[in-house]
Amino acid sequence: MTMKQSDSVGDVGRVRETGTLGKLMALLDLVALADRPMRFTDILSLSDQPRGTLHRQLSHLLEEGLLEVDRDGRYLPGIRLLSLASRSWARNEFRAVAEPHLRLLQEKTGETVHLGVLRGTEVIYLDKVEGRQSVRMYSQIGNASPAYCTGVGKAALSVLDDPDVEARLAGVAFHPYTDHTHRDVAGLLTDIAAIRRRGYAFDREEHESGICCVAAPIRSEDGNMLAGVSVTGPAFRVTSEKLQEWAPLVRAAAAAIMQDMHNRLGPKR
Amino acid sequence: MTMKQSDSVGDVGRVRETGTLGKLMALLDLVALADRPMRFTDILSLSDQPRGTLHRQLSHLLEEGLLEVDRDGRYLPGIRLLSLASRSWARNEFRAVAEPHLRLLQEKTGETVHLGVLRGTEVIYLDKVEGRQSVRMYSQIGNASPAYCTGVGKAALSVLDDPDVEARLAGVAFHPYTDHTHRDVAGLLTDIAAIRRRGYAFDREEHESGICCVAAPIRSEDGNMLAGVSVTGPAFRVTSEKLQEWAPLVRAAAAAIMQDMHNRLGPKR
DNA sequence: GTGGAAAGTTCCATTATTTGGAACCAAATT
DNA sequence: AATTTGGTTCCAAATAATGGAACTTTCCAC
Repeated sequence: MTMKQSDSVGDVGRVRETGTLGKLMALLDLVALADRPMRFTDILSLSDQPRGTLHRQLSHLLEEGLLEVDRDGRYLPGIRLLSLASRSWARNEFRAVAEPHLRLLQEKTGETVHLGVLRGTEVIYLDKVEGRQSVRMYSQIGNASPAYCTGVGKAALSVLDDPDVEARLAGVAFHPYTDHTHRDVAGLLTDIAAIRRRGYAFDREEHESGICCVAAPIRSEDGNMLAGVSVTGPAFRVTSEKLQEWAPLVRAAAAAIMQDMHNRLGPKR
Repeated sequence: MTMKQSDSVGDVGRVRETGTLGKLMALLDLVALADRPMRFTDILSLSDQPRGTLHRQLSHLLEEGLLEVDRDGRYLPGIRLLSLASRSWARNEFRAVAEPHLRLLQEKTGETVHLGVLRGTEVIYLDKVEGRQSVRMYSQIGNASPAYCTGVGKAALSVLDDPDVEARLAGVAFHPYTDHTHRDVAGLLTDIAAIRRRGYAFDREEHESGICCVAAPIRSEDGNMLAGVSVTGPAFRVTSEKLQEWAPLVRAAAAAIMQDMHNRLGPKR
């Protein structure tokens, strides 16, 4: 409740003043988001901390179980994160409300359905419903992907107006995942204008080659949370026609989820 | 604040001195492990912090995304935990090595297979393989359950000797989940003695009525990590005979996982 | 509505914790 | 044996956390 509401005008550079915690979390991110386990020296070169300081910080994270070391002295994210997260997931009301709608959408389309929320410039996937559980289940949940090249992300961004989108994405590098990935904000904004008109977003192999999706935005009534639902599948199966055909279903699912949120949470006010 | 370092001769009670981080994590646990969202005052009465202090601590956790507040001012675990955890899970080598064996075991038995690691007095479930994905998938992963009343937990404990088990469980309350739940360490230890002889553990409705399982221990070569695999199902389907029949399969799976860990990680030494 | 209590937030001098340079230790390399 | 590299410990100085109290807002009873 410290938080002041969106008074978007100024407020450009975020101040991030969480003192000790902020530093430790930045370090945790550094280690957890790395592609592979890192040795002390690797971390030392990436974080610009003096050795003594870094060493103590790592020890604290270790002692709390947020990090672990393998026998080669490489640092890895710890399991305590898992158990904390499972609580976060289990108790997430939005996810619970959305779930039946995701299932329905999955049954109607036969393809994989995702629910994701926008956090800064990234989409965090909150849930996933697949038809046949061919391979890994959990994989995608909790995963963070860039907003500018995912259906859910672009749908969520489309709720904001252009200046807000620009402000939010300022400083984000547009990594060219595929040939179709937007290269800059300009391209993204024209795409988003179309998304606003239609009410749904397409991702035609922008994030991953061979993967397409159609997504619709969800916003909470207070406007604090932006999210999206999507139907995703391999390009050979999920043609442009299919995407078009599913678009209304995806919009309807998004609308139904919003409605349920309002009903469930609204009256309590 | 009391602040003595561990220079006491005995050094029995673990000292948990991670300074600022420790305090904040304790608070995060308090909120995340609660059954339901808590208001500021609820938390205030549970943590014995002064109001000003607590307020700032919560603000910091909020700002880092580790907590969130709903519009009623109630605190909930934040989604940032999810994204951190997904990395922790995806990069967990033990889980990756075990996975094919879990699948195999699932196919052979037709029931749900769990992989869990012992953390203190609790089992944290690292993975789960179900036959038909009837209901929720993710649910169990990351979940923490007491070691004394779960198959995986008892199997893992059976690797320790009695004094170690007693020391570890000292101060743990034996919550009577069902009529079959062990009431005290004594009962648990006789059970564990049998588990050691057999090489596998049973859980016959000790944690949850109507749920039975058979589990085998896994220990890493360095002995630092204790874990277990289990096959679980509803009592009406999973009879005592079935459990007996599956026991060797579960042991074999555990052995295979250990073997793979040694092969994969051993040589690097 | 009005008064009053409870809930939530901010302030700031005091106190505790973190910082970081440097010394130290241990293992691998020359 | 000498040197480099990787990791750990120490401690005075710098910084951040603390907590009592004052302050503001929200909620409730009347």
